[in-house]
Amino acid sequence: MAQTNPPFMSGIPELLLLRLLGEQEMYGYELVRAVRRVTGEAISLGEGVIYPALHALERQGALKSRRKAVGGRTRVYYSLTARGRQRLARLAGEWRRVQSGVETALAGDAGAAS
Amino acid sequence: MAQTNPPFMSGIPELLLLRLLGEQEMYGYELVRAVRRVTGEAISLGEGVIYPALHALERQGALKSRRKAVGGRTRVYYSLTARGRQRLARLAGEWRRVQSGVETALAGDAGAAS
DNA sequence: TTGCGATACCTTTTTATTCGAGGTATACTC
DNA sequence: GAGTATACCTCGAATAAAAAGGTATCGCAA
Repeated sequence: MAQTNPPFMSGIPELLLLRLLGEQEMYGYELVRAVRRVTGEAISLGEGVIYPALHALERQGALKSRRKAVGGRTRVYYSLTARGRQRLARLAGEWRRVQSGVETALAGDAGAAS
Repeated sequence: MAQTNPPFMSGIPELLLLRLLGEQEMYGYELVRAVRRVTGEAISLGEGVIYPALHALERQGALKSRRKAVGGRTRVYYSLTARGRQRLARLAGEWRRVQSGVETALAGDAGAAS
């Protein structure tokens, strides 16, 4: 793994893609910019992350795609399936669990008794 | 990667270990339970994660260890070095950046203009 | 006195997945 | 006609989390 964002990124691309595509259909190149925008520039994912992730999610039935020609270029638009919606809900819940666990650990007194 | 907690765990073990050892020295087996406790049972790390992580951090100079015999058994106590303290500060900052980026993405209107 | 659960350490193998770098091609602007 | 932006894609490397399994000691109970 090379790093730009570094650690803490596992599962994040998938979560963000599902989140964005849950609102509206988008194409890969657009998602690269959208991720930056909706995370307040905190997270940036390259095409080498986005495209493979999109393909994997489609293979798993969480996304469906359709090609659309726009001004001579072809774009591949992705949108969530019902399965994808379930996956988003599950992942978001898991994120919240991990997030709150870490938050508790960072904030709290590490020596405090249970 | 097998999963118990599943995704979102990259970098978390290292962050939690540094956090805990920044408060007081502890030994591996103790850390397994301490992680569960300080995360409010949200996160559980097995020995197969803790020990290799401890060894790696020591190798990198973020931790130092000392053996201590306690009732016939030998425990290896770890504590933070100055280097480890820096690493904790940097990792905690990165965690906060990623965390807030995801938070913004999950909470906000994904379609909102910048 | 043996057997078992808890304590305490450790390593090896598997497997997912992020990331950078590179590759193709079209469109638009200068 | 050169360069930049758009748009798709793949490959290879590196990381590191997790499970499972291995050793040994201790204390307790049957």
